[in-house]
Amino acid sequence: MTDRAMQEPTLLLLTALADEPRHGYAIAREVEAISSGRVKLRTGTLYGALERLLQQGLIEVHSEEVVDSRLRRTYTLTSPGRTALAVEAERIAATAREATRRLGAGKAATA
Amino acid sequence: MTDRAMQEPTLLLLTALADEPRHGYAIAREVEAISSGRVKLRTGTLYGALERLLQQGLIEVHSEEVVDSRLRRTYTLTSPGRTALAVEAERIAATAREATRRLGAGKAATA
DNA sequence: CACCATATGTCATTAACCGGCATATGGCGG
DNA sequence: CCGCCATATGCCGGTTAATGACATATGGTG
Repeated sequence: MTDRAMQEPTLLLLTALADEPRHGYAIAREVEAISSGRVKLRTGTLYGALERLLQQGLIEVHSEEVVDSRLRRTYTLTSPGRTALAVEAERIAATAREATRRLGAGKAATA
Repeated sequence: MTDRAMQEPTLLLLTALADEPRHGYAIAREVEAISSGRVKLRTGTLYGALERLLQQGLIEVHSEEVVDSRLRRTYTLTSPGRTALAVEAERIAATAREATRRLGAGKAATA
């Protein structure tokens, strides 16, 4: 199945694109900022994920400009990508709520 | 690295153990219930994850009883397991909040 | 008597992430 | 002037977790 639950790096990548289009390297820095330095996207993960998300239609190339004779490809969320991120965010938020609830409601004072 | 972010099946498994000890099969049913039928833990995932979590010290064997000449091993969260689940829940909740915030704050009305 | 729920387990495959390497430019410090 | 770092994109081998299928065993139900 391809609808295996999204992992943190992918989720953060999409989140980094949620407010405005960004190019690969900028995404990596943004992800690091969002996660307070916790998650540093490796280039292998980054460009691999971009490739995958393009094929899944969750992101698309926003623009390609040449800066200092270097290509800079900018990506943006597609409509389905926006929806997918919203769904995924709600899904994990619900799981987090349930986990927190059970931790509080259960045999909390045991250990 | 072993501190790769927890995936959904693992997270749900720990959540299923958060309120009270359960044995493997009961965990699988509980996970399905928690996720509203969305996630059905395969036995490969289930027992593989239990093995891994035992080694990581996040869960431990609570009791081993023989019911109908069949072994029933019950697992429970350890103190570190409880902490890890709480940390992970807070972490993904924060990511979900940020994703939702950006989706709302960004170029929302574009597409 | 066959099938299903209960219950635990193994194993090959797949997919995502990791870590390292490669390549290229422009700026800054030694 | 030369090396290192930030910027920027990309490939590839290896690890790990989840998947799907198979195996085994019992008790209850149609």
